[in-house]
Amino acid sequence: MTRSLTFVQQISPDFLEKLYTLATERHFSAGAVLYMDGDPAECLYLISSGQVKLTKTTVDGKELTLQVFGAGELVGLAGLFEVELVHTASAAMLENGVVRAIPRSGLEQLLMKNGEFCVDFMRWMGIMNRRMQSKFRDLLLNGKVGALYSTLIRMCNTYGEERPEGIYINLSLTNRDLAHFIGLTRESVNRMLSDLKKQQVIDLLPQGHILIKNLPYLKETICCDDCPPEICQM
Amino acid sequence: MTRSLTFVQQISPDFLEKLYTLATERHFSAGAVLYMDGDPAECLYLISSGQVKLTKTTVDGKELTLQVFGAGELVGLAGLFEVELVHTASAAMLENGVVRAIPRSGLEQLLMKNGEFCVDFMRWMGIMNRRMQSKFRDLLLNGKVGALYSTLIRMCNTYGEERPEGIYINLSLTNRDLAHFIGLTRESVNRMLSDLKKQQVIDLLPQGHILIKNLPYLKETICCDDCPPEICQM
DNA sequence: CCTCCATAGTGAGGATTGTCACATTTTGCT
DNA sequence: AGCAAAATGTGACAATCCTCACTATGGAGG
Repeated sequence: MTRSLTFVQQISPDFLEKLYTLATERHFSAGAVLYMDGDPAECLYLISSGQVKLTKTTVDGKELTLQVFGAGELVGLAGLFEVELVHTASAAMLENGVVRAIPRSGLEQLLMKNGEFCVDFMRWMGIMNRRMQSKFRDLLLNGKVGALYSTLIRMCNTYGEERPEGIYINLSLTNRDLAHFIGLTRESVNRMLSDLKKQQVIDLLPQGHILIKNLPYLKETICCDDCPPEICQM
Repeated sequence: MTRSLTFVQQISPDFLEKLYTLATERHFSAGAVLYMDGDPAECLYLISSGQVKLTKTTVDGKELTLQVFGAGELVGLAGLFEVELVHTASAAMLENGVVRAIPRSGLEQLLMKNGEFCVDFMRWMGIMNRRMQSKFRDLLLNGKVGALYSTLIRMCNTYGEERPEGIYINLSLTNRDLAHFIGLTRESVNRMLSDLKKQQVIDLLPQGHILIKNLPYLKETICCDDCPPEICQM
């Protein structure tokens, strides 16, 4: 839908080229873990193909999915220019894919030597930050139903494909997966999705794909104030 | 308690000095609005004295408090190096105070001309981002009680003062204020605080000040995994 | 000192969401 | 195609949290 630019689309080709020279290409199979919460943050990962899920878990096993990144996105930037930096989330492949691993130290040197590259990087960090703030509000302030609706709206923008029947969310999601985006139970998600299906707002396609048939309905019920499209993303 | 460094403490004196030359000092009285959600993001504000509350509201009036910033903190960085950038939250003074307004364009030029300053800035942005991610998980995954406990723990680190009787949270908060940090109702906060007081975990002092007498209790009940102190902040 | 007003405190009842249990359907694999 | 595993769908009940209504308390100001 209003898909925003990926990381590689937002930075200059020059910078990208330099990044590639630092990178080593690595192949991962579905389920493989790029890093775990608490691991030293030595590498960043630029996704060439496949999808990467970023999660935070509590000690008692509850999981929160922060993001699912696709090709062209950068994953694993815990921070920059800090000593003894560790990851504060875990990242795993959702499907077989190829990523370029970039050592953080290399990126830092690149940024220090080429001040002009910092511009792109800081712009990108700012966007990510605003996205999270806006997600924050939506997930906390509109109750769980609002949280789900908001998530569906964002998914339209991030993973959506315009189709004659509606907006197809190009992400294979079980009810449980969706629940983890919001902090809901699988059963609650199931009931809410069933209701939406009954009301013809969405359609549930095989393989866990969702088709949004009535996006305005979702936006109206949560009083979506049409925030800028690069912000209203997963 | 484990208070982390403020923005001005994290950046080099050189950078700070240059920032000051760009800034114009402005006095605000309690309640004054620095900017509103949707306003063009032309200025950043470096707090000299007083406290600034950063909020996001929904169209139907519900409010979420993102942060309360004190002296030495930087407020209003919506993003950098973007055109037609607008604020995505509102900022208002909680008490009379002095801030230095820095034009965003000036900061951007400063960063472009002095690449070495970007390092400090990006480090700071990374820390802010990790903080929000961790808050995100705590507020969504542990239920509302866990959200409150987590908020109290973070407040100990950010606004806390060690005292013989416990940790004094140096922030004047009504029940409603506290509720807005979490997405709760005033009544629920009231009941939860009353319970904690009955259990001798906290003490409620006049003027909306809270004294934490049993921090380990709060940490244990939400299975706090002792994340790095610069992250476990408001 | 008294009044007013904002805040705190509390009960009752309803709405929402979670938990558990189980039947049904879909999916992945050989 | 057939089987096992995973995911979905659903009901009953419990727990949580919100809403509304009201009283009590504590400062600020006349």
